[in-house]
Amino acid sequence: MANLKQIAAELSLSVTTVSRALKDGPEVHPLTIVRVKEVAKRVGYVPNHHGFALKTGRTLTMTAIYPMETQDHLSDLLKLPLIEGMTLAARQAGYSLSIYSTTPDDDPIESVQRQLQARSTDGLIITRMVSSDPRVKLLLDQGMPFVAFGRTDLDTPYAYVDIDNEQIAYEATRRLMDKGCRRIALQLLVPEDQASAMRLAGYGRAMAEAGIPIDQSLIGHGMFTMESSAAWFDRMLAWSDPPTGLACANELGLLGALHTLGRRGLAPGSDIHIVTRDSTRLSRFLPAKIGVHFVDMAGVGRKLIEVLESRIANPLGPVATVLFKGEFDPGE
Amino acid sequence: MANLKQIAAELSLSVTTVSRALKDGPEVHPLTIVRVKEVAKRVGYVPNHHGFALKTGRTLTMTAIYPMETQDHLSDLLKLPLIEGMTLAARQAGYSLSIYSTTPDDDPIESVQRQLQARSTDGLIITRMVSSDPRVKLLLDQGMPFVAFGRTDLDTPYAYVDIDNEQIAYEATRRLMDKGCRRIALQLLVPEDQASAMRLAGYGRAMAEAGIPIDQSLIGHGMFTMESSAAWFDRMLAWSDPPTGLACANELGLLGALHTLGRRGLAPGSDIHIVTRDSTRLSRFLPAKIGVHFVDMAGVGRKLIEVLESRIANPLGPVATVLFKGEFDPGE
DNA sequence: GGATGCAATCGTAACGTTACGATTATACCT
DNA sequence: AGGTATAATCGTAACGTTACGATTGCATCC
Repeated sequence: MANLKQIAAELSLSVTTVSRALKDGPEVHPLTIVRVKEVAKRVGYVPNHHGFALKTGRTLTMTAIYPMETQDHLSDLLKLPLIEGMTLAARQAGYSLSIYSTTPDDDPIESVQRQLQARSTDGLIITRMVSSDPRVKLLLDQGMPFVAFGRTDLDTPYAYVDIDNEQIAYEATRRLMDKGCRRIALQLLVPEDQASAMRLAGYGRAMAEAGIPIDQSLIGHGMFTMESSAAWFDRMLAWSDPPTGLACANELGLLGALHTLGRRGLAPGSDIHIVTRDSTRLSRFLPAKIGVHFVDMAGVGRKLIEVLESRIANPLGPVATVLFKGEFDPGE
Repeated sequence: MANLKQIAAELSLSVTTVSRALKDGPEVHPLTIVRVKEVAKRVGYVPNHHGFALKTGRTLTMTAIYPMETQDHLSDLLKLPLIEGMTLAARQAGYSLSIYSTTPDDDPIESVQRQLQARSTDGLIITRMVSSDPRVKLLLDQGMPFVAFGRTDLDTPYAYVDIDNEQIAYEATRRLMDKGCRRIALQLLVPEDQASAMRLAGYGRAMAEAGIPIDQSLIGHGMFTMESSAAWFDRMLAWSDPPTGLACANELGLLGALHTLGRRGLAPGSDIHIVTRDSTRLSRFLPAKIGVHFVDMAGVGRKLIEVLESRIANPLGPVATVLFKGEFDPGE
């Protein structure tokens, strides 16, 4: 494989000069730069990443830590737009992105520390924030550049990108009310989850405005999979006073609910109304009348990279905080 | 960050001995091994990957080259089980997996060569084989360990893992015939694609056995997205002699077709019958009667890593060739 | 008791890169 | 002519690791 030494030998130059020439060093003669680049191109030189990283300490790698929610990983399907967005943006910024998946029983703090120890990354993306997330303080203390996908309750400023879950859940609930629903079911992930907490807050705000008391039995937790969504919804439909509106957590929650409706010979749009979040446009293709809140996860991914890039470039600079809105499509 | 030198200093040993002790070198005193490991654990030593790679030339990285079929990357959603399977298996084998995505207008040969040049990978996984794929010869010539997901027509033996697309398409067509269908539509990707060619072959075999001549207008190409599937299916349903059976390429093709049926007030199971391939179990949750051929993509991913691992460990050893079957669920 | 074998450890070099200070050669000024 | 500034290039060291050969200390053998 071609390296600096070979190019230097061919041109009777020193390795130093070749190295500088390739990055347009101002101390190198313009003609020399041209000659070096010519040879480099001809022999197909690509800088050795490990040599560079060892010397400079810069790994040109970003690491995203994200949890696999379920055992069969299917729920992660819906995060692919996020991953795709991050991967592409990272490559464009000259970084490669490494995904560090954690299982539900992994200790989140420990996984972060493992990344910190290895120091084989220039910056970290942490996801699935909980309401009081100790990882933020840890990373701030260590001085590791990072960006959070989601917020936590901490007064110290730090960089984050988040989705306005409160507003989206508020609007979803309002839409269902507009259809005449008063008993509205809501799908959440886990109570500690900050996104779920915000969704619950938005739901509560809409209900309070309408003067409807909140029925805790209509709040479903652990809605990670199609199976859990289907079973939960089926149980509720057997009640004497079943919900007439449903706000799904995502496409999988929606598919589970539709499965239950189909088995019971029901369809959304008349007896029962459904709105869902979506980041794959998949729900728009289902043969059912549902309202869809589209969230641009690929955009979120790109933004995360952009913010992290500026953290790495300027660790002492001001921290960016970005909030993404949803885009509602009532579905006829 | 802790390194070998620090551990050596603390124990008044040489760096060499510490390095050997950590890998249980037989030349090191057992007691010394214990002491070294103790300190290593206490100071949180993790080997520096770049130093290791630079010295040994082993990067402990595998690279999967896979194409993004569409602009919005949604079709890749269905490959996530494959990626997940690869990622987890790679980590268990002590490798990290790097995904190198190519866009449709990237030259496949060039992307492979770029990987070869950089040499920052121990082995390559190439996907989406075409019938006569030049990449195989290139990699064989260069001596780069690799495994192909799919086959190509070459007499030289090489390692591959493939899905028995011929048999799956044959069975799918037979199932539709059992339901009474004679005009059976088939979704394919692109004609050069080896998987599509095999599917077409299996379809052709079933049709020939039943003595039904093949109507080329029932073969749909470019079925990457829900949109293209929906539009194609819609066009056919407007004919005077529309198809009565449909074999979908995957979940997205299925969703597109169901979308069209829904808009026309039709449902699969009576006028028209549908079977599909599925690797996410998503189609099983749709409120529609469809036959599903489940393909264990996560298993394929794990197998790819396993085969590649043995290629890397023993580049001159025998090449493994593995064929995965589908698992059919008639759906009532 | 001197040679031999073995167990345990050490020192040095190298992988490819960049940072730093030193070294030339040339042109300019007084 | 002698000194100085400037442009262009060079040599060396270092990042953390492993491979290789050399070295030490000690017990064993005839």
